[in-house]
Amino acid sequence: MAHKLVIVESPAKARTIAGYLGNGYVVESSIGHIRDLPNNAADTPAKIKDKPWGRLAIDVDNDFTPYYVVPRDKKSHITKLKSLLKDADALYLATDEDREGEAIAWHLLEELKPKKDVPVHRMVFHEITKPAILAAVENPRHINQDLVEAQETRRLLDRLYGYEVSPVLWRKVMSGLSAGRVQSVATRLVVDREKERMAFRAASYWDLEGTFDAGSSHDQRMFPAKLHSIDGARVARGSDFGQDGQLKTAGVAHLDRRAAEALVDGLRDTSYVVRSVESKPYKRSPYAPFRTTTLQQEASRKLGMSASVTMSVAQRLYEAGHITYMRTDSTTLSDSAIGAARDQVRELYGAEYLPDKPRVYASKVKNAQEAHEAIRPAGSSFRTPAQTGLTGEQFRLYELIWMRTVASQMKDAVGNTVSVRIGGAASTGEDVLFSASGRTITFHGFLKAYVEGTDSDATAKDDAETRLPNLTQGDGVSAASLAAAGHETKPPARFTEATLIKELEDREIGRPSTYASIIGTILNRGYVYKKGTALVPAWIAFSVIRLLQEHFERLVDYEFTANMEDVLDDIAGGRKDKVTELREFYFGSDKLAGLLPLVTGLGDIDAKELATFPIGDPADGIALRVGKYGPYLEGPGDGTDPDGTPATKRANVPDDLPPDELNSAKARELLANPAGEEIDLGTHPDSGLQVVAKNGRFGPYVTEVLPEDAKKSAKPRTGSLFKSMSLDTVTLDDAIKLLSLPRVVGEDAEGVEITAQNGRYGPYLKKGTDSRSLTTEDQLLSITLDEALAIYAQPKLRGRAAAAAPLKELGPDPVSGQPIVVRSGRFGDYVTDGEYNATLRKDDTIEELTLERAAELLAERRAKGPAKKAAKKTTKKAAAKKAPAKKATAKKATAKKATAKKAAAKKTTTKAAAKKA
DNA sequence: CAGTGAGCGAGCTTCCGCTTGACTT
Repeated sequence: MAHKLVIVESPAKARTIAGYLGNGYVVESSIGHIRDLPNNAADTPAKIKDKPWGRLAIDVDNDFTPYYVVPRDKKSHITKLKSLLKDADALYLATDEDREGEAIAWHLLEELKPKKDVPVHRMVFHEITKPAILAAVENPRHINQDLVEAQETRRLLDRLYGYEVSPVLWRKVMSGLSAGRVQSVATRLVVDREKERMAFRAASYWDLEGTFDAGSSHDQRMFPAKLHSIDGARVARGSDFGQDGQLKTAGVAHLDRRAAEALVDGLRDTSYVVRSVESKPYKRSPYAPFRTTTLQQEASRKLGMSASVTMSVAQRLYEAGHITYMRTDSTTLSDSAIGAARDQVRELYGAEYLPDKPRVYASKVKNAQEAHEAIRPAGSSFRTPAQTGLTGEQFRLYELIWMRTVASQMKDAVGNTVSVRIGGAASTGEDVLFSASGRTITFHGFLKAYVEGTDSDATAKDDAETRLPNLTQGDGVSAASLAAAGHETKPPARFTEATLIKELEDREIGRPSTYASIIGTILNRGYVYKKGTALVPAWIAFSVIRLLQEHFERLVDYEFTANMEDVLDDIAGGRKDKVTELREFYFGSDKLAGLLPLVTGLGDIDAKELATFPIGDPADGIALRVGKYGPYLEGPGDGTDPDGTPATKRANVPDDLPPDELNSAKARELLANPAGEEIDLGTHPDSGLQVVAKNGRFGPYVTEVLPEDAKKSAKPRTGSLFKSMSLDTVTLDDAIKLLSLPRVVGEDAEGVEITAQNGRYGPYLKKGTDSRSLTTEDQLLSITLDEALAIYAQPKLRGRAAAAAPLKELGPDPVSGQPIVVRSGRFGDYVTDGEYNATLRKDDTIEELTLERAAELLAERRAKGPAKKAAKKTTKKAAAKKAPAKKATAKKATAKKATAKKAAAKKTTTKAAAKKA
């Protein structure tokens, strides 16, 4: 029998809805997007690969036509949907009602291609309840093509931004880096905050804190109060100072320690009178039910969960049917959810905690798309945490969601805040005023169920109470104790995962499904790292953000996404056109500089300048440089180098030193004691010099330590460790051997000296300008003259081809007829027929490589022409220009790995050291 | 950031937003 096929986005949702719709309906899911622009070269079909726009998969010269593919892992799923559609007499596209959901519906239609006689309906709903689903199926609409266009504009703009700007970073900063509409602004927020911290100057200020006694007629006698004003001038507090440490408020009294202590002395015998008592009603309304960001924030504050842990725990709760969908920007509850929450309020807290009317929460999020409900316990009656049988993290997160949802339907908390002013006269003549404040809560309302956490210790929780004695104007009080208290203003706090996510949401950047992964991206790229819960920017992020701000200012503007959203809204409303907008963004217009001209006109970026950040007074000449091997300091050294230029000193910067702690003094300290971990191996028996082992640019090596006075005129002997050695185990004997290199092996018949030495490409023999590689490093120490002469007697071998045997032989190439073999090369394994070589792709393995596949690779390669000669002729200039850059990036890539390893090693050692301590 | 001599096959990195498993440790 024929059925109606309903396609939603999530499998868990499909299961629930299937239950509501019953027989006659088959409910399946798309599992998110089913088509996308190809992710990388491996996923890019051959037919567009060679197009100039192949890397983008967007034909920018032809109305920005996108080239979509079904990702490999979705192909079998599409086949399944197609076969379900074959037996269906109607298709309901029930993806989320937002921009992305509309696009998924359209892609499904494009890919499934239902037959003409199968009606296609677009079905939408905002809550997964039986009445809502039944109503939705009865009231379908059509796909909104303008909304689809808006999504496509968003998708293409993000691709153009990311895939055009990232390569600029590869060339100018470091290979493998990335830029994007969301991640670059997220990084900028962290970098800008650190800059604020670096520019921050603390201010110190003093006041008086005392405990006052209301007298024995009160049941509560003691209460704390702070100095408020002197002779009518308010005493300065933290908020009166600017980031530069200067007082920014006029007319306030700024006390220093001496003045504060003098005032304490002057008040020794003072008696006080209550000058005023001001009482105001206190009222606090419950917080809205959770959406993704608020859940992530509270799970972080109360449960210490990272954003990604929160999401994966929530995912499991959702799949098991405990909560509603966790990726939402809506705070709306369905009617049945409101009913369930109110039932629980009545049961657990009593009717007096229940407001007469249900509370309704309007969305606070500006670009909210409201495709789902708020995050709440699932069902039309809530289970208490104990009733769920959950344990561990799932229990705690469910409990949080449950409490928040129930509390959202409770009454306001009410009470009083009281502000008391107490006056007195000092023996030194000043009239002083102290202030005390209290808060009493007479009805806790929702606070009984749920109190929101705070991000800083400075903010009091909503349910915090401070009681004061029941004072009235004219009452006399005395000071039980009084002391001067010093304070310092603090720099703005670093972002945490949760506060950065909140900041991004406030600026309309990112979506519920991506907040957690944004953090992951900027961590993975090495732009930021975590120190406790704080996000600290790495120096490379400063370089990247500087480049983007100087050359792509508009793209890292905090308003960029919000402006884009406005344009997308206009496209969705049919008021603006996709191609016109993309053209302006990419090619530019009279008003706007386009992305393409910005990217192509970048020859003048000075990479060195970009990576240099002066530390302290620029006159000191100390700067932090972001090098290929990580950040380092450069400063003036002593005197001049042998070649007459002023000497410079360099020093590594510890990986875990936050930028705002690298001030002038710290920089000098590091430069004075360059932090290289040196291992003392002892004294060289011949030279009498100390021999140390350290890690250098080219890996571990040993060197002699020259006395200070010899440093300018001589360079110490050095030698790289053999691969068989390590810094941990290297001995003085090893070092002596290494330092003896290069070794003179002997002379040939003509009297030309042959030496054995270690070099960039490994161990080798050198005779004049004629060099020959050696196979092992040990030969450097052991090779005899006869053996060396035998090597020189052989003709020089070029390349590796002669040395290594093929890894696999596959038979003759169908085109050239030459045998195809697999070889291992500098860039990895490759197949060759003797004339053409083609590197194996990511997914190819030697074991599984067939002759057909090898022939295919060679055919692809051959299609590009005889690269060697032709390329050299036609693009000689370009090649010459490119070559050093390529070399540099290759070096960078390996260096990156090396530093990463180094950093990891360092971290473990510091950890171990800390443990020991 | 220690200091070195050749000649050889390139190809890939990257975006943001929707969704889950399938992997390994």
